[in-house]
Parts: sequence; C-alpha cells; structure tokens
Amino acid sequence: MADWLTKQSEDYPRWYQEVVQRGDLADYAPVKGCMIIKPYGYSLWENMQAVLDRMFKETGHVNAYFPLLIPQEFISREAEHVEGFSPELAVVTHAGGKKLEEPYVIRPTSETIIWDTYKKWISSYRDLPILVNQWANVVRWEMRTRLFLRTTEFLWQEGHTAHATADEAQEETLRMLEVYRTFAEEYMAMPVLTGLKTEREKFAGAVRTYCIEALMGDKKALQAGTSHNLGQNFAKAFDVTYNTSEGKREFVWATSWGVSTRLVGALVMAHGDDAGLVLPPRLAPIQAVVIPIYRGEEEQALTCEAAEKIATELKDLGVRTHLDDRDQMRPGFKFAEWELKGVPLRIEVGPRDVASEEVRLANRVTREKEQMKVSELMAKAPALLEQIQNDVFQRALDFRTQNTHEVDSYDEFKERLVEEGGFFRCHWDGSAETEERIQTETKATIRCIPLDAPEEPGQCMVTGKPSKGRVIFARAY
RNA sequence: CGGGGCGUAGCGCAGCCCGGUAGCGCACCUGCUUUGGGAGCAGGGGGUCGGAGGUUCGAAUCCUCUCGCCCCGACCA
Repeated sequence: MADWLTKQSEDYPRWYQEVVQRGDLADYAPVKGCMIIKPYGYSLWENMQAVLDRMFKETGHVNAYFPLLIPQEFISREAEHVEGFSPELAVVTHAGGKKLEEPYVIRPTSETIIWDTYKKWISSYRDLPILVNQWANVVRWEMRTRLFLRTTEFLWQEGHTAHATADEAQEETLRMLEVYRTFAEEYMAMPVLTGLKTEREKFAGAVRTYCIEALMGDKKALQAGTSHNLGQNFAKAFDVTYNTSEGKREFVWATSWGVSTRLVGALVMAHGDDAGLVLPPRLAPIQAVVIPIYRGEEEQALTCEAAEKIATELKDLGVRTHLDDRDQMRPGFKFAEWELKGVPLRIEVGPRDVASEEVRLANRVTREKEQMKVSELMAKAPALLEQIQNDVFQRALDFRTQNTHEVDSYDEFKERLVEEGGFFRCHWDGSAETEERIQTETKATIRCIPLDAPEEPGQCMVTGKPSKGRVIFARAY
C-alpha cells in the first residue's frame, strides 16, 4: 500500500503518531505532554460532543460550568481522592506577582469544587436529584504522554449528579454507562465491553467504577469511558446532607461520569489501516470528497463545474461534502491525502464521467471503486454512508471476536498474551494480591468484570481458588 | 527518578572523530510543461548550528557548565 506512512505491522506506535500528525488531527505543543488540536481533529471532537451533549440532555441533564482553579485544601478532603490525585496535580503557588497564602490546584477533575457547591444547593429532598454536566479542560501531570491517549491537559465532559437514595445513584451510574456504550457502538462504530473495575483500578474516591473497554488495532485494550457510583463519599467529605420527607437528615448519594478527547485516539486505533484514518460516517467531519480530474483549462472548467454541482446536490441531501478543486495538486496526491484523513467516500469526476453523467466512487473501507450515474449516486449516498458505518462496526467487532480468548491455564495465558494479544477471559480468585501478581509478571491488568458475563463457577488460573465468573485481562494503554 | 538517545532552514537529516566561516532531501516562492493513484525541469528565498562561558588567529566541530525534548521502565481518562 502506502510507503509514505509507516505500516501498522512495522511499528504501531509510530504509525499512530504519524497518522495523528499527518492526518491533521493534532500536533505537539511547546509544553511537554500538551497538544494542539488542529481544526480537522477538533471538528471530529465537536461531532462527538454534539451527539453526547444531545444524549445527556435526553436523559435529563443540564450543562453548567465550574472553575478551573480549586483551593488545594479541597482535594485533600476525601482520603482516597487525595491519595489518587496528589501525584499528578499542577499547583498554582504564585499569582499577581505574589506568593499565594493558599495554593490553588488546576482541576484534575471537579468532584471537590462541585460538592463544595452542592452543599449550598441542597437542603431538602425537593432539591434532588441534581443532574449536571460540564464540558471542560482538566490537567493531570502524567509521567508519560501520547497524543490524545494521555496528554497533560485534555478536554472532556464530566457529569456530576446528586441523589436522595443509593438505588437512584446506582441507576444513574448504569444509565450513563449505557449512554457511553451506545455512543461508542452506534456513533464511533467501536464495540465495547461494559464492566466493573476492580478495587485496584477504580476511580479514587468512588465506591464502584464502571467502564467501557475497547480493543485497539494492536490488540491492546483502551478504557474509553468511566461511570462512577460515588456513594456518600463526597457528601460526607463536604458535609452535604438533605432533609427527607420524614424530616430526617441524610447524606446525599452521588455519581460522576466522563469521556475525554481520548476517544479521538480510540477512534484512530480502532479503525485505522495502513493508508491512514478510517472515520465512521456518523462522526466524520467530511463524509464525501469530490475531486475533479482534468487536463487543460477547458477540461478544468468542465469537470470543476460538474464536481461543484455534485457537491452541492450531496450537501442538499445532508451529506457533509468537500469539493477539492485545488489546482496545485494532482489527483493521485489528493486521493492519498483524503484516504489518510479517513474520508469515507471519494467521488472522482473526470471528462469521460461528465460526458456520460457518471462518477467514479471510491469506498475508504472496502477500498473498492465503482462507476455509476450521478443520479444513482444521489439516490444511494445516504444509505451507502450508513452501510459504511455498519461495515466499520462489523469489521471492528469481528476483529475483537477473533482476538478474545478463553483461557484456563496461567502458562497458556502468559504465552498467548505475548504471542497473540487481545482480550483474555479468565477465572480470577477476586483478590488484589493475585491481580497484582499477574500484572507484575505479565503486564496485563484486569480491564473489567463484565456486566453481561454468565455465572460460571471455576477456578482461578493462578491460585486455583474458586471463582464466580470470568473477568477480562489485557495489556492496556 | 533510573537507563538510552537527540538538539544544525518549517520538517527529516549529513557535517563534528581530524577546527578554516554550513550542506542534502522534502516543504516553500517564480516560470513552463503536467494532471484517472503522492509529477518533471529550470531558477529562487530561508539557518545568531538549543543556551552560556572557555581554548584558538579562527569553533557547528575541542573543553566546562546549563536548558529542553524524545524513547524504555516505575503512576494514569
């Protein structure tokens, strides 16, 4: 295929880096671990935001905005929370030319400032539930960073809800997990496992953390979103109570849930191939690109006019269409460039096509070309994009199925983890010691305890102790 | 914080060992020819060689100090 792009099989991390940069998604910034999200990459994020925002609102949430700077003391209110986040805080110690009496931290997440606020908003059961989401940037000082997957500053949404009962909070936690699953599968065309995190992997300050977990093209796992049942941990830390209808005083129950610009990286690695990005039509900034092909000014005028007409008609059908009539580049260059950028459909319009009222249609996913009448294109285009959306999902699902292994012996696990990679469904005795041992020995972690897994008594592959069901192991990002 | 590597044109690199006043490819600009899978030729512009100090008649090159980045490991959406 393309020798101007590193092949996935040669060096997957390098392929990823090249695709992200040359595909105009993002670039490195002057500050370590930070990135510049370029217009094409940001447009992709905006499309994700638009869908998610709609889904949040359909489930009763409203948007608000809380501040970037948080009094340092807030972070230390909740024991697990402070322990989890302290190592990665950026702290503001000076401002206005003076040393601050009380330092501020740049939010790594907003639970603390939000629960400090909710204390003021909640006094009665009539004030509940509170269903707030915010779109924001956060900063976490990570040791190692990768574009989109782990950056020092990243963009995300964080939902923060307050409820009168434990059951309501649990319902909300699972409701939002389901929103994420739906979004990942129906819009990103990325199959995900839903499950519960182990104690070791859960959010610092949560009672339970649920996640959606996806498999990337290099057979490593990626946590793509999390939904936390926070119990009463933050209510107790910030003393948030309400009066029940019976006049009793109770602590409030909480959830939080988030997805970030990491999803852009997930999209790249879930679908990309050796020619570059493959974007699912529902999220692609450009769904179809029209390229006129000509020699000489006469043909240029002819084909550009036809191409523009086709582009306009497609736009009228609701297809996000771009006309690439740049005269400096030859068609071959443009083909490769739009393939690199993952545009699902390419429509070539040459003199022969204009004469016969046809186009040549190239499919980014199947990489097939088809000659058809312009009228046929118009009749088919929206359905074809949906077809591509399905094809992308099916391809990713097949890939995951092929790379999910059920293994009962630890020796086999260790061998196949290295040889094959992917998800491993194995029995585990439920102890943190065994979990840690496996991680130390194999670099694999428990990605989740799947929600839909059948009851299946068995024996832990390491200790032989009894296990209630299989959990998912993988090497992860 | 340990181990490895690198800072020379927008990007990728050579030059450094053996000091003599900076070069190659891509990109960029101009012109002509090209245009159905990353075009060709000709001409052109662009660099205080990461920074500071030192040695020397002379430093990208040698010496000292310093800053930054990348990769591999210990933390993580």
